[in-house]
Amino acid sequence: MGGEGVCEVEYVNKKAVQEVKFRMLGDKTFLKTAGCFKILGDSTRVKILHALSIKELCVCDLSALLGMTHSAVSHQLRLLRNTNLVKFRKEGKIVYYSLADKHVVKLIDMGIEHAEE
Amino acid sequence: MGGEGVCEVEYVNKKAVQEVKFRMLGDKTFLKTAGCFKILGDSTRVKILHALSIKELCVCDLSALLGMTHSAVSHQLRLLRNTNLVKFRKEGKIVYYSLADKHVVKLIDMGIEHAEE
DNA sequence: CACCCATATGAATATATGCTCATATGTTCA
DNA sequence: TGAACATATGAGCATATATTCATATGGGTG
Repeated sequence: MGGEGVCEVEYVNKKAVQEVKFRMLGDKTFLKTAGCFKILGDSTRVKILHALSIKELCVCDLSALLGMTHSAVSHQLRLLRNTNLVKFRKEGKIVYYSLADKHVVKLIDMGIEHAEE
Repeated sequence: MGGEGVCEVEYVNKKAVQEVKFRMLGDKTFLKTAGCFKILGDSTRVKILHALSIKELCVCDLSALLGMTHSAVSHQLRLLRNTNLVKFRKEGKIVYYSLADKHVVKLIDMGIEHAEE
């Protein structure tokens, strides 16, 4: 089976493939990049990030804004925290979330732009 | 149940929520934006798009480059076609794919940049 | 302390998604 | 026409993911 049945005998433009392979980035880079986009690939999370780009908000605010349960919002916020997209500060029992990084806004804005064209 | 159990009695910073709600974009926009990111949220697809940003390639080239079956690659290409991220031209039985839109490259590059920081 | 409330989280479930396998389509060439 | 091959696609399966439900944590207040 040579190379796990992948394009052994069939047509391949070897030169082109080699050139591209040479200029490809590492697997890890693609994984991290895709991971980053995966986070943005859910409308709930995009909404949350967009909202937080306007104003710092607490979980209850967000759940009121989005019409979702606290739990659902909290789960998504955990994801956004774990990926360092949002930060938070506590004021008594209230937890205020805000963007960790304005960089993400640019990414989202580009996504919006692309989606709306 | 009033408002489906979402932040009815509990704490909400009404003013902040109203202000943000006023400035939020429409649901459709968020769905489309997230949909766009969802496509980029898979490392196989990011690899394909990155490869095609270097050089036009056929299915077999791509499957050789990525070490994946033709079928897997073809399925992903269909997705990328349906979302207008790639275009193709036929040369006999060979189908050459290329980017439909250089815009996407900028998005991916930003993602890479963000992922690698 | 006892209770309320804002938030967090684990388990469960329903749905989405990526790949494989089998098969179909369409082109080239003998 | 028939064989070979590049690509496409449907079904099935395994895994990932978003939400719900139940429950935990922890601060505020009586």
